[in-house]
Amino acid sequence: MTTPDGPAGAGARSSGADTRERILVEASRLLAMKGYGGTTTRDIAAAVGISQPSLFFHFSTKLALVEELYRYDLVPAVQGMENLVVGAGSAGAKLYAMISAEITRVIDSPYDMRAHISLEALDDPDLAAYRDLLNQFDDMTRLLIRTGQESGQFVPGDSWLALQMVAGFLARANLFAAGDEIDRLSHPEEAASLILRSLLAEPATLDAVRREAAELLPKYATAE
Amino acid sequence: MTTPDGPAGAGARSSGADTRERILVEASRLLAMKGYGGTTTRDIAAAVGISQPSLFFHFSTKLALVEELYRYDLVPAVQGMENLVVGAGSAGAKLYAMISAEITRVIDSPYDMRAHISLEALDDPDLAAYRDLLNQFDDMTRLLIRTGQESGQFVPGDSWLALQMVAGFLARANLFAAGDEIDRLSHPEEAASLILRSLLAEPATLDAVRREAAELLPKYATAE
DNA sequence: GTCTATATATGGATAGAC
DNA sequence: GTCTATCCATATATAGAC
Repeated sequence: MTTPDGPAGAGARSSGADTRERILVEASRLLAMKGYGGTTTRDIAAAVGISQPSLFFHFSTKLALVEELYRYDLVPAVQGMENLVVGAGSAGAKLYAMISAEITRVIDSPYDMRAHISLEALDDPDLAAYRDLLNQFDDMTRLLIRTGQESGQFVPGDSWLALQMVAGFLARANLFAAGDEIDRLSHPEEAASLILRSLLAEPATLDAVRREAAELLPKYATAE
Repeated sequence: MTTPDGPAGAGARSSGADTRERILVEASRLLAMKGYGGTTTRDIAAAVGISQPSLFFHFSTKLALVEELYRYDLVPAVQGMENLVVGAGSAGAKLYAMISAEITRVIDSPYDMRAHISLEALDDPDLAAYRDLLNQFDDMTRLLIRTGQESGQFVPGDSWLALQMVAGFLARANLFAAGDEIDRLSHPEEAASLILRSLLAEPATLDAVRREAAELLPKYATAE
């Protein structure tokens, strides 16, 4: 169905429908690889196979393009996290559910979701809202960690350090999910277990945490 | 503070002597925050308090500037890691020593060492050597993980996932070390313990690992 | 060693034809 | 919806005075 038959003048209607989508896909790859400042609209257009000015038919500005990618990435994450935090369940199970859900989301995404990492574009005032979302996500993650520590489910320790481990891990998973290692991520459960093992005061409870998390998971997905 | 004893060459004026150093410091902060493409030579010059062309007296090109930062960051890391890998000791102790040494290095560095993260500039062919170093570091880390798993010291699992946890954690530690959270990193030992607890088959052996790591630590520092 | 002025390249975005 | 041609802002880097 993809008609790469090229510039058929005004005839490119059927293929034009998803040009916008292809722009987002290619832009996400390039942005993840080269950053916001390092990715030019010419690069994106070339990857899609259209001329550079044609981009501006689909997106008013370069920033509007990345804004859409940030939204796709961050809004469901924060929403899912909020649903999780306010509900019942142990901190460990919530953290487990969040991590496995996020890894799953990365795998399923058509985009290269490394927005978390390149905070570069988030400097722009127009994207302040997304920077806030990112901070909210980190804050809630840290809250979960602290709650688990205070309840005794987790070992005591610096919650900031633990947050960096969780957030760093998720960022790296994003980083390489689009590479040739996707298959390695086929097990979101293992990723969650890896982190939880580091935090749980009693590692033997991991299986119980996993079972509890399985029931919380739907709450996270409600976001989308 | 750092000792600006450097190569006080012929034309080194009192203030001029460390202008080069101040450029590196400010550039590292800006590059970490805004990326390579997002950081202009004007930004750097303004932060240092000199005119933009004056930068080119100290560094031939913008790329030469970041090359020096990459070298400062990566060469000692890879060298230390190599020293560690070829020597005696358990995989767990080696990993523990590496993590605590790297966290210490981040704290002590006058620069904002987030080079690991912004792979953006590493695309440039002129920096291919540093991309190689980065890959070597990751490869050796993964080797340590796999060795530990095969020896039974670590729980079995996907070594790629575990590598992402370690590397992601170190990257995030870099990311925020220059922020207002430096004090949180005053305990490289806790950082290493956090990761090791996730990997060790028998968490109770953590103290033994820590003691063994203390003896390996000098090997890592030999690099510098 | 640092400055001002400027050459030269490149990037985002617009105009208007088809 | 996509194209070509182009405007305009900004970026790296050089030239030459002080």
